[in-house]
Amino acid sequence: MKIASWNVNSLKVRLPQLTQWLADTRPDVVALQETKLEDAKFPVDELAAAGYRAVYSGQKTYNGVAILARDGVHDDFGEVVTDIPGLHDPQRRILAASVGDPASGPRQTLRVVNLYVVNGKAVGDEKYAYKLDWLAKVREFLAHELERHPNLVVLGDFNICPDDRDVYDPVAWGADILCSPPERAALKAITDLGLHDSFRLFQAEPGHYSWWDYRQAAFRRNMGLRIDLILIGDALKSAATAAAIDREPRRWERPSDHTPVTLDLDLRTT
DNA sequence: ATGGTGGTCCTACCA
Repeated sequence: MKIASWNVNSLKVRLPQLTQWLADTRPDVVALQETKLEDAKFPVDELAAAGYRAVYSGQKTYNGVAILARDGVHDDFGEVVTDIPGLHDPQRRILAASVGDPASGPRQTLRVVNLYVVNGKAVGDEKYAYKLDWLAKVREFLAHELERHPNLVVLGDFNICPDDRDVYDPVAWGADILCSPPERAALKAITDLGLHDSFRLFQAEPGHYSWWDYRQAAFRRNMGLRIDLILIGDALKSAATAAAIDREPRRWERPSDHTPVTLDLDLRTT
């Protein structure tokens, strides 16, 4: 099955690009970030016409997350979680749900946790403190999820470059926001739970990015960052067959500043 | 060079 994550930067604006990409790629599960839509305005009918069911947790103007499941992906979404236990946060940044593998039906279930990690603005900003606190509380939640669901996928816009290979100019970027040591330590604390950056199971080279600033022709110059990640638990490591970043939608008209990232899993042998 | 572009909503805020 194919799993994907895409920060669409407004689902209202990007719905044509999303439905085009769904038709081209036919992913089984898609995590969306920055939908920027209240739940009442979520395009349920348009996505149903595209062959997808959805769960979503949105708000007006900012943030907002959703999980899409292709028709044929087994069962409902299980226990849907929209809030981090112990964190009273009006910002809609987390959504957890369960999906069945279309190839093996109810025998193989994936737990999917979709994250839109806080950006943080700048090191030392109050939003930066919020980011580190948010990540620490997410880590506790993920530890709990991993205990209950070994087939865990944690994906989304992490707003952190895991290491210097994920930065177009690591010297110039230095320890600024998205690359600072405390942010990287917070991400490592999450991966140390036993979650693997699936892209790095297949590609060790630098220069592969998932986000390019709208300014300064950054995409044309490949001045990007890899901040959109699909983490998988130990139990899923042997099921991973391919990981990719699909740069194509970034070339389309009126693109998101992020492009989709994907992971292929073969659960039939696990 | 605190610039530049884009989304949301009309004045800044966020990324």
